[in-house]
Amino acid sequence: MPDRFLRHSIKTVSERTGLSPHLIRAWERRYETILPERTDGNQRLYCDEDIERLALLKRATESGHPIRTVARLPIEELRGLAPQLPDGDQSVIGAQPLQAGSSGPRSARTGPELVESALRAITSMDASALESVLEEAVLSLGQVAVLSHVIGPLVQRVGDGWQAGTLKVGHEHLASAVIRTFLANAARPFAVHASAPMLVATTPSGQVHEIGAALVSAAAANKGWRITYLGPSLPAEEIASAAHQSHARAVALSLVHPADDPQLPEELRRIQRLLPDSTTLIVGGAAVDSYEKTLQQIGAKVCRSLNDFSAVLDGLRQGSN
Amino acid sequence: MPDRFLRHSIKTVSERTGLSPHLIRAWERRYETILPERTDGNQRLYCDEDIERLALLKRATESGHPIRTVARLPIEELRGLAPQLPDGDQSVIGAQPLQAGSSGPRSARTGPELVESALRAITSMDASALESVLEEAVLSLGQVAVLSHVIGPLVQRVGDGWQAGTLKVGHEHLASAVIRTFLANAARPFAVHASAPMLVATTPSGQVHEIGAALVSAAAANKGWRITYLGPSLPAEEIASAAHQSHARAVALSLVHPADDPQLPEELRRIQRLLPDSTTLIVGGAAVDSYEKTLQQIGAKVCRSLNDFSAVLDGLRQGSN
DNA sequence: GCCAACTTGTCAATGTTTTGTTTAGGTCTT
DNA sequence: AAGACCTAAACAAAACATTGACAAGTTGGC
Repeated sequence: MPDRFLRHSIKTVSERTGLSPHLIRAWERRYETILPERTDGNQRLYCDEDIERLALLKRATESGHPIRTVARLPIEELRGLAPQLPDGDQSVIGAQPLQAGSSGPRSARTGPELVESALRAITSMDASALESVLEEAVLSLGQVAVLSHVIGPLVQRVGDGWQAGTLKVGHEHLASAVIRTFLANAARPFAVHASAPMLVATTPSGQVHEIGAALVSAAAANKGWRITYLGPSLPAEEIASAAHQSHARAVALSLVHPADDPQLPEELRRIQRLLPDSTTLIVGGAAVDSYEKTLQQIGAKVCRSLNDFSAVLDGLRQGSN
Repeated sequence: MPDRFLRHSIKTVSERTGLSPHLIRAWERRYETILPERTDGNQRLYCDEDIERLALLKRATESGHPIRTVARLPIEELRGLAPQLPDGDQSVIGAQPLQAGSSGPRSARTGPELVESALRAITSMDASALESVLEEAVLSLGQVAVLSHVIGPLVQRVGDGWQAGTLKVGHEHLASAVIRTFLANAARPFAVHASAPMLVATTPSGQVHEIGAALVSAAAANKGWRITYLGPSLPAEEIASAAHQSHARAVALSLVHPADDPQLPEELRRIQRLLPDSTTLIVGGAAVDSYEKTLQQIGAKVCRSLNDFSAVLDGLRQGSN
């Protein structure tokens, strides 16, 4: 839960952002990056927004922007900057040792390591450990890379483990609940312009797995879209009606399981038919190949990776902005 | 149940919280953390809430918050103090001010007013407006009261509207997604003692509505329980296995719909049979009356309100703490 | 190519603030 | 009268703040 009243010491900020206290102070001194409140005794007190700002600045500098050019940007612009991250090597750069202090032994871990940690948390039914891993992953890799390098593979592994019987249904449910909440938080729109394009994310009737739709929501939100997230298994009429009501520029569907639903092709056709012409239908997920012919017929944009999806979003945005 | 009238000496408080008497006095002197009553002879007398407050403060400082930043927070804030996601929290802050519309000194609204606002947000398919209303509700009523005065009635109204046809499935899905995330965040405990009792929350096979279980999770988390939240529709074996693995002191089930599942009584019996003796089965939700006989037979604790539920938790906690 | 000027992360020196603990001497309860 | 409690003052360790400096890297002009 957010807290408008709570203030943090510079140490906390350092741990949360991965920036050394020295550096935080240097940025303040040289660029007035942020001017935190002070205690009576002149010690700095940061609010939650300050922490986000510093985290964004860290990512911006890691992706090549010199600090002086971004230090004074308003927070919205910084958030817009973040998606431009090349999601290759921040992990290496992020591995800056913090001060020798005992509290921050965080040497940044790579995607696969984080996925393994997450799986261990899941098998031991430890929800808060799983949350911690995901949180760590955001700090290490950045908001965007986490989606494709940790969440994506993790969902895949959990699904595999479930089908192979190495994970029980309970483990899968626990993981789903935590990941879903994580993604929902990541997808929360930050003060966007009312002019930002709207994406409706859901899955069609019969498709019960919602994580794909949630993942896509988070990715789109990070690219500056507004999101209407509707959860899983919605009939064609409902999807179309929601798209109308929210003036959606695009509808994103996730198809995962089952991959052989005889009803689904007709349902997809109906969705496309009911959708306004100005609304683009985007479809992704592990099962898209099974319905490829239908998708081609109705002219839906098919995505086979989050990168595909990002590209499609960019295209739509350019198309009419 | 904590006794409203009993008063405790500083020594008792010290033993219960693990804080030294000296430190308790130092906090009082420096920050007016709490100002206990006094005897005629000027010795301190603490009530149960003071003890909870001090325990929460201890946890907060242990998890890294300097005492000066948390000492004056109201108790709801302290209970709601969660390890904040590096991204989720600030976005709420960013989204908060714009929705509130009138910029004037917002006078706190009552539960029913907030419910109506929330319903308007839902019918207009505006997820972020709904989030704002819930956020406002927390500030107006406090973390705990929100659950019974806003979320509960709201869920009821949405369910009614859905059955009456005034709300479409899409509206219901949207509301569920937002409320579920809100509750999941509310249920995030912070730096919990490993000794805190564990609650497993879920719904049995066939029961597809998970909001009740999420609601219960949030309520229990606010009373200091650790939570393992497993989402909806879990088979008896899985529930029992999760209870075992997490050493749960209680399992909470929510029954809402359907209210006439012929399989469910047997499923409930199996759950009770497979559960460790040390684990209590608690059942609540709109459909408990339909399964009352079975529930009575197996000796489950039946709750018809959140208050009931809180009382049951308190009883369990005392039982072995 | 090369040098000067600038950028940027890190450190060291030195003093202050915060915070949990301790000491000292008096008061209250039983 | 013993044990628990009170206030006030003092301590010491950890955490912070400020200033000034340095080294590695980059930029720009010649």
